[in-house]
Amino acid sequence: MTTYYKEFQKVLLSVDCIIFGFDNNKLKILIGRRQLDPGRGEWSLYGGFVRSDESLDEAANRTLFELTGLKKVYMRQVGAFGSVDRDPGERVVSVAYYALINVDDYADKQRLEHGVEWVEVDKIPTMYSDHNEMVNRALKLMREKIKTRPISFQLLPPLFTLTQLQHLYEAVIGEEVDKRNFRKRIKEMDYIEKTELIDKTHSKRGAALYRFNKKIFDEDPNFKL
Amino acid sequence: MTTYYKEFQKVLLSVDCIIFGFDNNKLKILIGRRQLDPGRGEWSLYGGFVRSDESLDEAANRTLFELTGLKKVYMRQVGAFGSVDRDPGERVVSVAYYALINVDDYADKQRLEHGVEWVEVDKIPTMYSDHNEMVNRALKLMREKIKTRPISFQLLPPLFTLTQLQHLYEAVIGEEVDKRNFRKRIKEMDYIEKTELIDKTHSKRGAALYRFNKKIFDEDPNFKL
DNA sequence: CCAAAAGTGTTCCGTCTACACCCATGG
DNA sequence: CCATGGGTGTAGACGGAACACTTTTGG
Repeated sequence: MTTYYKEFQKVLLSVDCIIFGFDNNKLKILIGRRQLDPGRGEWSLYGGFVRSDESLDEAANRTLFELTGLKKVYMRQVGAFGSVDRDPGERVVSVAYYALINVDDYADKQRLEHGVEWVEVDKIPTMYSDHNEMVNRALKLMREKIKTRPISFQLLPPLFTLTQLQHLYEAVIGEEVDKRNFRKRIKEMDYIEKTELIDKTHSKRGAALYRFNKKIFDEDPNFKL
Repeated sequence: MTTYYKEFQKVLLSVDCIIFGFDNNKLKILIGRRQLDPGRGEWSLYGGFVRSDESLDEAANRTLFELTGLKKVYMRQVGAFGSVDRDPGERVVSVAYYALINVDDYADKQRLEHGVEWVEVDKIPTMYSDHNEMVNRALKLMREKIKTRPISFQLLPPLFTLTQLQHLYEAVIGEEVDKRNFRKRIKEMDYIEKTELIDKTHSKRGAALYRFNKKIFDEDPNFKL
């Protein structure tokens, strides 16, 4: 290998994942107890080191896959965190990513094997190093994004009711919204398709199930909640 | 030094600066010809390596200072760029930052010594590696931010006319706006203070000079253009 | 005296918000 | 039969967009 820059010092690079899920009408993230020193036992995001043969995005996707077994998940970079002393061991710069998953896709069995838990975003404990800051930044970005991009659907099953969608939206932005106004806006988005199917698990009357039609969305990608 | 993570490979870390300026009613950035291999001679952002004793933010500020001699400049992280092959030499991950400076603060003499030029954002040539992508991301972030945060003033002299402010805003968002509507909105922001001073350099009649009063803004930080 | 930029209000229209009642069904 | 969640429309308020003329003065 050519070494043009040999006089400069290298650093360890890691990725940390803020994995969002929507469960029980609450927005939650996956956190666990850190398994290695330094900081063993502290609450922590799930992360890993970047390998020399993968990009940052690939490292984040691989890390998420190792934890959840899921691929092709919606992930976005939050940013790089690089205080000199952010890791008590040695210099480690970390790039945070947030991911949106449907909690149904992540079996409890596998979750428990990795010792991670779903925790409501407004009940997050103090975590290792700068992980709380990472979560705050991720939340801020995601809350912005959900208003103008159709990412809600990443947190829901393929078929969902409008009530579910509304509760999700309320959980993310942290305030209640008017049901009629909400549904009026949904009705204008042709890519949120009503199906013939009825969900009867949450009410006696039953609620229509909807799906997000990406093809229709891509023809005219406008979204505004 | 303790070495908890010794089995993992380290990478070189750099920062690259997208330095915005407002000149001649155009939004521009500072770019130059890359001075070292690989890629010597290609158009490039100004950057540098992160030292072991400084955070990413510090590295970005130092890099900007080396180029411009300016401190306490408004800078924000754009994100980390880490394709495996983004640098043809060896693995280098770079964190991009954008900065907003007042072009008057950067003497042409110093600029020429560093061999960098102001180039309009819609006339940017193909640059080294992923630098065009960095600029695009920075532009997108900055265009969003300028609508809701009082950052325009970072690109202007301490005293400015409303016409200047409007032209700046138009240059950033890339479209013209109505003068009366614009000034109506400005009038509602008490922290954009009219001074007694008159600028006569751009018109015979003369235009009132305004200043941004940060103290007043901080009391009620609301901004909307 | 005129060219060139500064400065100033009103009307209209579309969008957002507030708000209350009937429906279907399982238990 | 009633409790529970699903589903629907309208009116009024508000904010954003369109729009044209007068003022000042250096050259």
